[in-house]
Amino acid sequence: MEKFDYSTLSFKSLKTLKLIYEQGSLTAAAIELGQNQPTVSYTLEQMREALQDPLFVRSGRGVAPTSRCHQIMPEIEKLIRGMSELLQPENFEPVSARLDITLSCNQYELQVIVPNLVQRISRLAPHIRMTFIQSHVSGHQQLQRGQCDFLLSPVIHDYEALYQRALFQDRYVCLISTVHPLARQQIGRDDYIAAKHLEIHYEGGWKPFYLSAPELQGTNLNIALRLPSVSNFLSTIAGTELVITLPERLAHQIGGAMQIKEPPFSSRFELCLYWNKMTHHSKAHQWFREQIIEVCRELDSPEQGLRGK
Amino acid sequence: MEKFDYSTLSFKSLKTLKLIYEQGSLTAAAIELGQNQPTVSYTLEQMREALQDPLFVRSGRGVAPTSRCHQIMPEIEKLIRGMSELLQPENFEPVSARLDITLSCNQYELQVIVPNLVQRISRLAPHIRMTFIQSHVSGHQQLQRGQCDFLLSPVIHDYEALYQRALFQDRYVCLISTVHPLARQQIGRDDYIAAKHLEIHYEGGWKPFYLSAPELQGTNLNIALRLPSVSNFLSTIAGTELVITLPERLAHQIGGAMQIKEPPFSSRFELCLYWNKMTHHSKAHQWFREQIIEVCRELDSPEQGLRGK
DNA sequence: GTGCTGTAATCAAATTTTTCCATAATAGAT
DNA sequence: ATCTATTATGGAAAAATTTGATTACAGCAC
Repeated sequence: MEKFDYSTLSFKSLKTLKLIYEQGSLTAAAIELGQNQPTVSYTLEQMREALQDPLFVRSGRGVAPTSRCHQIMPEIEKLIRGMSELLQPENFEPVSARLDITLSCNQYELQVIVPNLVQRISRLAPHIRMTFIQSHVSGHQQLQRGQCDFLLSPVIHDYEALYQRALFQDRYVCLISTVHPLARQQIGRDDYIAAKHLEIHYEGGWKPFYLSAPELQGTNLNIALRLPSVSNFLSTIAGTELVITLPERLAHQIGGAMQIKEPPFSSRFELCLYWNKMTHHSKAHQWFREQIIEVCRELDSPEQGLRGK
Repeated sequence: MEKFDYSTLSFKSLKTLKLIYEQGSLTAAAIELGQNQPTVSYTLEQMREALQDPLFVRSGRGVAPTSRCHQIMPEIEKLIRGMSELLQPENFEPVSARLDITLSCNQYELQVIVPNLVQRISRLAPHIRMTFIQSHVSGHQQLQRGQCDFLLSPVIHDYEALYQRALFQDRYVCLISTVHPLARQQIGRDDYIAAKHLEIHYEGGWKPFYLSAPELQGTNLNIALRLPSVSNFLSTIAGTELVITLPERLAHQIGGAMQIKEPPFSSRFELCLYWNKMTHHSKAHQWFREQIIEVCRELDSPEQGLRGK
């Protein structure tokens, strides 16, 4: 006598059993199922073997459930309901959804995108817990390893395993003190090269895009100061004659009273949202992606955001 | 795009999914299942179709679950557990079991068996609720229709659809007042026929067995009084000269001070327990049948019963 | 980059399971 | 006792699962 394994049983068997129970007849159950009677008989035979009980016995015109059958029928119905629910398309309600989402990005995105994003999410989906980690230079790795759900980055990650969506463009500008000699004139290439610069040097040795602008090739900038991040740099360099080259949106946010000037080169770049296969089909993540996109759209037309209030 | 029906899915699919999840690899899952890798791949493909999600994506050496997969895995585990429990052999613990059992019988059994049975069951299985109904003459019908779980009856029900078990034998005796003229002598056939009788007439026109004793054929008993039941008959007939013919065990129980005399015929009969296919395999009912048998055994040797206390 | 390695996906063939049709057995009902 | 409605059984047909061989793919080492 071989030991019975639940694996061989299917939900169809359970459904059949339930129908026999409800109809009190194999024939009726067969019609209901669109099968013919021997098929139902065969299925019942399997279940009898599995459960070691006749389950139904002939009685009048039809069959009557045994004591065991009565006993297990609630459990069977529970299993059937469970399976139907499993097949329900994932439903996601922002207001009630509880889940964790991890985003990887760097200083720029933390400064430019994240504040608005956090505002928006905690308003629309208060039970989503967000975690932000630093990308440094390995954002794509983090994403591929599942260490984060999303990556916000201007770097082009052209792995085909990754999905991406452009969010907005930005470009580098120069930020100088209003009392700087260059403050009243256009900055030419020679002015720029001659000036003293503040350079933000990132972990992992990443170099800002503007350094690869064709106009600057073959030159050596006069770096007077290096800082590891833009945070709090204003007070650090107040009154100095340093030139800081940084993305325009960042300049607007943290430039304070300093003057924004056109640099002697053009270096546009695009900020992208990246995600991977693991979250691609998830309704929750789909919604979250839309929120990021919407937040970025509002950056370009801020008044739009208030309408939704 | 056809709508998906849970019926096509089996528990094996769920088990496979769970194993892939645990192992992070189709190959490993296949080995665990004793199948080969394309089989697992095929099963996964089915589930992907059903759940409309990749469930697992290639990642490093193996696969990583998607967000949806993480989400549904607890539910899948619940379903697997539910199914395993369903296949567990029915377990029955008298002390904790809650169930209803209906027994059909008549006055005789209510008087002779039921008191001890109720005592025993409420001691061993306090949560079994017993219901007693009257058999009248249709006990076998009640049983076949599932109106009761057990029938206690001396009548031979030789339907092959019914199971039966002999419990004990009994025979008819005469009960007379101690001051009756016959009280000091053996009752002969002529004495019996000449005497005035109390007859219990049952519903449905059922006639007691002793009336079909060969010794009484062709005779007419002198019936002086008919009662519909033996209950309380003692006070009714106190001091009269009536002869009452009734089963010995009943006579002992309700005869009070009256005298038990050998009748001028022999009429043994057997009391049986009957049940049907519906309850035959049920552990609870099996146990209950044993209790009935035990109670009846103790009727013949009452001191045995006390030892168990 | 290029090849190497371990893994998942795909394909056609073999196998097993399920379904079907016809028919026998069975239990109530007339 | 016969009739009728129903379940069980047996063999053939259909469908599904499983297999082995192969291809495609992603990560890793060089």
